[in-house]
Amino acid sequence: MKSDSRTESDGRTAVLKGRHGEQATEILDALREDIIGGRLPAESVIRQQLLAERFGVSRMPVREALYRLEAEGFITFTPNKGATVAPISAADLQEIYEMRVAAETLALRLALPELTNAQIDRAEAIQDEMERAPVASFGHLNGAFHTTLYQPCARQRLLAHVENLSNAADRYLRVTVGTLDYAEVSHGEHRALLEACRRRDETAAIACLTRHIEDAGQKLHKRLTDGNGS
Amino acid sequence: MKSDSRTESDGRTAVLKGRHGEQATEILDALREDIIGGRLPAESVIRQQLLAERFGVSRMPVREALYRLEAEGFITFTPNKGATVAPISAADLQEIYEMRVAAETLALRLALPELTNAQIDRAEAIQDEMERAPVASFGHLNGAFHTTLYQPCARQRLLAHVENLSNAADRYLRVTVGTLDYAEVSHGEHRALLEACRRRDETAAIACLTRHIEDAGQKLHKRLTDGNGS
DNA sequence: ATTTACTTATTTGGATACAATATTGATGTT
DNA sequence: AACATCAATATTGTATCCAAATAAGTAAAT
Repeated sequence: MKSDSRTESDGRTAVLKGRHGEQATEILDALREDIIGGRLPAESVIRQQLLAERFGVSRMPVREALYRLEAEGFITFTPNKGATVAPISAADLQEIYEMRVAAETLALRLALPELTNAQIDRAEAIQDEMERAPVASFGHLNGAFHTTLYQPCARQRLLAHVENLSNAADRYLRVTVGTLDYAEVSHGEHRALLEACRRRDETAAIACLTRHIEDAGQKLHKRLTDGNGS
Repeated sequence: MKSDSRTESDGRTAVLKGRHGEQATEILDALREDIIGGRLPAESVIRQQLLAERFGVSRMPVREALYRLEAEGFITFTPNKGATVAPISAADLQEIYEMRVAAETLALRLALPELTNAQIDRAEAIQDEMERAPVASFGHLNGAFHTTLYQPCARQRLLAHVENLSNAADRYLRVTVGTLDYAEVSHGEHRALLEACRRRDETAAIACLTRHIEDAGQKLHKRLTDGNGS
């Protein structure tokens, strides 16, 4: 292999050398994952030089990634002081879930008439896997489940918005340690949602989804305010 | 004033020299206005060097502005080819207005319990001005009217999202020439909305707002598909 | 010893320089 | 004349360099 794509030394110091025009995107994804995964904690300051060294590039693509991260709401820039990871709060969590209800019920409502049985089957397959798979992969599979149901609405903006909210929410998922019992309840709600979709029962499906999202939001909210009072 | 802020030569070649850390923001705002105002038409390609010269800066702050514009959905990057102004379409317009209904009814519902009479008065004052002022300033005043009603919800993410959708919609407002008759209808709907807010009648207010937004969306949609079939 | 002014160092923001990719134009071949 | 190949050009993406601003550290004064 000659000057190829990734990974060198210890695995943390990944020298990505994606050819011209991809570095920033990879850095963006990596940083987003770091923030969602909690490896970059809330409020922590971001040093461009450090990131540049970590990725084996100059500060320029790092800055490009940071600008985009800011637009996604994961970091905040303060002029001449640099970027810090966006804080988390119970109020922010609540807001995210309020917006999720609005956005995702809209997506589902628009998707439902276009939804095929094959697509519902695919969502159910994901649900099956989710109930077997380890809790660690819950976040990812959960996202895939919902996305499968929303895709048929064929609304680019809306789907991007839903995904962004999902990413924002995932930060809080990792904060709360015990995802276990939450997943238990979630499974039942997912099954009920699938059932309503099969019947093409818009009212029931949307009621289901609303309750599901609100439930998740309230559980997270309780977990967040119980653990440590901020 | 010494070595100050803006404008040189013919007015188009603004040499903005905001000190350290503000250029990108000003360029961002200027470009957004250019796109919304139609001076940068849909699909047109963006040349970084030209913009840099126009603003009297290097390509670097221009790129920063472009990254943010992309996140706002106004331009699209193609690797190694550059940025183009996002296309407009009837489908996109429809999507924007679907999302507006979802987001703005949520904002209004959350704002209503916190809304003071003073704030309603302020909104009404804006409405008064809107009915007197020239049509050119309709877009701006209309935005201010709605924002005044939504602000009390105190949700940063949601308000930013609403504003972003409003900006996206404004592109289509300028495309359609005759904003006149649309404004006529809008005035009545605004009055009705204010009335419902004064009574703190959530159901009525939300129904009002929904109808108002959907009306506007449908009017624009018709205008867009009538004028020239794309 | 604490506080304030000043100096030094770190870090961001921007300009310039360079490399990689894409586009265009010219040239030659069929 | 149409098409392919290759050189020249333009444009983006990245690196390096410089300036402005903030932060840290040091010395002087009370």
